[in-house]
Amino acid sequence: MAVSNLAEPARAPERSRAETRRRLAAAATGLFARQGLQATTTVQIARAAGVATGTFYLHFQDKHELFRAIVFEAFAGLRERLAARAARAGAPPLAAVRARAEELLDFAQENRSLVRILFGRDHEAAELGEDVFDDTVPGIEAGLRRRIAAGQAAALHPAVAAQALTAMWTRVVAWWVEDPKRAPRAAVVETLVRMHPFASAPRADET
Amino acid sequence: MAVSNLAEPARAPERSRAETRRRLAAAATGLFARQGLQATTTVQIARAAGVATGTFYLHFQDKHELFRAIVFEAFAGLRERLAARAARAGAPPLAAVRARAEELLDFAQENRSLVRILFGRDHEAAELGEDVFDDTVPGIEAGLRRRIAAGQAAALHPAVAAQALTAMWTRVVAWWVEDPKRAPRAAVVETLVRMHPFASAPRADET
Amino acid sequence: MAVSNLAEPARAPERSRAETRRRLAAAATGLFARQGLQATTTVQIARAAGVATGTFYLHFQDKHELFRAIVFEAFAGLRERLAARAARAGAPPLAAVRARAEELLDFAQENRSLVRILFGRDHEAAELGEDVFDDTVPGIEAGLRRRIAAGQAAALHPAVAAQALTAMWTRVVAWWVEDPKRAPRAAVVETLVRMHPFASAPRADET
Amino acid sequence: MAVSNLAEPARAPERSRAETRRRLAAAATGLFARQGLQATTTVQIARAAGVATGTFYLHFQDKHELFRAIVFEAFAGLRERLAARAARAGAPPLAAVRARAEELLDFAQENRSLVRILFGRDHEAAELGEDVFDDTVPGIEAGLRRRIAAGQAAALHPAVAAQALTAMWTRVVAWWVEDPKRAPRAAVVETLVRMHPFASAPRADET
DNA sequence: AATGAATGAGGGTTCATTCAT
DNA sequence: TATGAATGAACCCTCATTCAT
Repeated sequence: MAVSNLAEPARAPERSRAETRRRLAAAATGLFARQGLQATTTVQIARAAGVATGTFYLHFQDKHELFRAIVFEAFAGLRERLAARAARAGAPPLAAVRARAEELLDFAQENRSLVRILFGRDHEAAELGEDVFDDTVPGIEAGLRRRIAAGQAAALHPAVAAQALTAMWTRVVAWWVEDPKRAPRAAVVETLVRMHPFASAPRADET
Repeated sequence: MAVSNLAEPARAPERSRAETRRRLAAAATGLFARQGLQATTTVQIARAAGVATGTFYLHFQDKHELFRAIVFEAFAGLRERLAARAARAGAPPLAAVRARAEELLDFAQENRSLVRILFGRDHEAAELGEDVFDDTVPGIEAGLRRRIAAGQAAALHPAVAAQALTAMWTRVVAWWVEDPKRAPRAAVVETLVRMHPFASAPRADET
Repeated sequence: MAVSNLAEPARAPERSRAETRRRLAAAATGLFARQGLQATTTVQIARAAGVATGTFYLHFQDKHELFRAIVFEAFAGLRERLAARAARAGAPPLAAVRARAEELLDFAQENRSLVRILFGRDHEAAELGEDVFDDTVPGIEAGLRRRIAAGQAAALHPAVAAQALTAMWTRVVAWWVEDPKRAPRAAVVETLVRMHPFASAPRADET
Repeated sequence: MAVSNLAEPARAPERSRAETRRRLAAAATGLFARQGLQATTTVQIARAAGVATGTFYLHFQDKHELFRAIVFEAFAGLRERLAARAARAGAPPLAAVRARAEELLDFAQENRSLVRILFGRDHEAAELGEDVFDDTVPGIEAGLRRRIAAGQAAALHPAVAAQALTAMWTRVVAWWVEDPKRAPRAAVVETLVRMHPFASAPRADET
C-alpha cells in the first residue's frame, strides 16, 4: 500500500542493507521525476543517496532495473488504491468513475514525483503502466459492450475508446499536478467524469 | 505543404546546400522515428544522409536543432492541413470535428515516421512536441470556452478539457498508425468524434 | 603428500581456522583452473568456500598469495612424488626417466585442476609457476651436464636442453590431461622417454 | 613480409589514418610484450601512441582485436620466413630443421617484443599460434610416420611428439632471446637440432 | 574469527563536436 | 562547402579491499 515501500521485511543484520536500498530508491525517484530516466546517471543517484558509486550496483543491476522497480511498485499501489476507493463508492457506474478520479488526484498530490515518472511523456514507464488501468479499461470495454448492445454508446470502438480514456486521464493528471493552480481540483474531477463515455449519450441533433 | 520539405525553392548556386540539408532532415526523420532522439547519433544521421560527419554541423547547430526543425515543420504542415479541411467541411461543429479527424488520419498514414516522433511515447522527443502543440491547445480551449458559454458542454473546465482532448487524439493516432489493423479507420474516426465534448450531452439519468 | 593439504594437523582450538583455510584453497584451485587467476574474484572464492567475503582476508593477504600458496604446495608435492618414484626405479637412467614420466601422468590424472594451473597456457598464472619450476631446472641441468661430460648427449647445451625438456614435458602433460583420449597413456610415456636426450644417440647418417 | 605492417595501401586522404593505426599497433606491441595483454589498458596504448583515448576505438574494436591483429600478422610473417629459409636449405631433413632454427633465431633477435608476445606464457596468443608450426608439425608428423613405417623412430606418438616439439622450440627461443648471453647462439641451434626426432635414432643399449 | 555492506579507484567504451585539409 | 580523423569528457560497471558489528 505504501508506495515507497521497495523493501523487504529485513532482519536485524539486514536493516542497513534495506535502508540503503530505500535511500537509493528515494533519491532516484526524485531524479527520475526531474530529469527523466535517460538523463539520470547512476553516479547522481548514488551521490543523492549519500553512498558510493559502487554501492548502487550492490542493490540494483542497473538504473533501468531500479526504474522498473519504482514504477512497478508505484503502479501496484495506485491500482490498489483505485480499486479500493471504487469499491467503497458502490454500484452506479458514474459513482465509481468519480471515485477513481478523486483517488487518482489524491495519489497525484501525495506523489508528485511518481506521477511525473508514471505519466510523463518520455519514459519507458508507459510500457509498465499499460496494464494499470487494466482494471479500468476492460471494465470500460465491458461496459461499452453492454451499452452498445443496449443501443447506447454505439459507434464507440472499445479498444480505441480505451486508448483515448487512459490518455485523457493520465495526461490531465500529469498536467494538473504540475501546477494545481491551473484548475480547481473539483473542476478536474468533474471534467474527467463528464468526458467519460459512461457519462454521455449521443446527441440526436448532430451529424 | 509537403511536410518533409524543410527547404525553400533554392536558387541555382544554393541547390546543393539546400539539397544536403533536406537529405539530412529526411535521414534524421527516419532514425528519430525508429530509435528516438537520444539513441540517434549525429554520425548515424550523416551516414544515412550520405554525407561526411562534419557536414552535419554546417547545416544544424546540433542534433536537437535538427529535431526541432523537423517537429516545427511537421506541425506547421499538419495545422495547415487540419485548418483547410475543417474549413471545407463547413459550419456544423461536429462536421468540422469529423473533418479534422479524417485529415489527422490521412496525415498519419502518409507520415508514419513523423507521427511516431510527434506523438510517440517513449521519445524524449515528446517534450519538444509538447511545446509546439501548446500553440494548438489554446485554440481548442477557446472553442470549448465559447461552447461552454453557450451552455453546451457545460461543467467542462476549458483548460482541462483541452488537455484531455489533445491527449486523446494524439494517443489514439499514435496507437493506431503503429498497426492500423488494430481498428477499422472509420471506427477510429467515429470514436474520436463521439468522444468529443461537442458530440455529447450530459445524461440525466446518472449521478 | 596429499597435494590439496595446505594445512597442518591442527590442534583442536585451531581446527576451525585451518579448515576454513583449506576450504578457501580448495575452492580457489577449482576456480583458478577453470577461469584463470585474473578472472577469478575474491568474492567468488569466498562464496565457493562458503564463507563471507571478509573472511578471505583473514587467511590470505590477497588473491596472489593464495595462488602462490597453491602453486608452491603443489610443486612440493609433485617433486617429492617424482623423486620417490625415480628412486624406486633404480639405476639405469632411462628407467628413472620413465618412472618420472609415469609419476607425472599419475599426478596429472589425480590433480587435473592443479595441472591446468601449473602448466596451463593462457593463465597469467604460469608466471608464478615458472618461478617455482626454476628450482627444478638446475637439477635437470646438472644431470645433463654430467651426461655430456661423460660423452653422452654430446653437443647439447645443458641450459638450453633443460629449458627444452621442461617445456616439452609440461606442455605434453597439460595437453594430454585436457583430454586423455588424445593419445594412449602409454604412448605419451613412451614419447616423452624416447625424446629425452638420454634416450638417443646422434645419427651418423645425417647432416 | 614486414612484420609490423598492419596497414593497407593507403590513398592520400587515408595516409593519416593508416599512420595512426600503425602507431597504435607499435605502441601496443611494446606494452603487450612488457606487461601482457591483460595488464595493458587501452588508455596506456593510446597514450603511448600519442593519441586520445577515443582514437583507439576508431581503429580497433577493443584491445583483444588489436592483440589478435598483431599476433596474426606476426605469425604470418614468421611462417613465411621459416618456409622460405627451409626451402633454400634443400632436401636433407636435418638441413631444413637447422635452417628453420636459424631463421627462428634471426626472427627472434629482430623482434624481441613479438617473441615475448607470441611465445610468452600467459597470453592468448598461443591459440592463434597453434598453427604456425603447422608447416613444421605436420611435416614432422609425416616424417615420423615415414620413420615409423621404416621401423625407425618407432614408439613416438605423432601428436604427442608434435606438442613436445613446438613447446621445446618456442620455449627455448623465448628463454634465449630474453637474454642471449644465456647461451651461444650456435649452441641453441645445435641443441634444437639434436633434440629433434629426425636427428636421433633409438639407442639399442637402453631400456 | 567471521560477517557482509560499503567503498572508490580505475577500466572499457561512446559520441557530440572540432578542425586541418 | 565538404571531409573525416581526432578529441576527450563523461558514462557504466567491476572488484580488491576495508571495517563496524
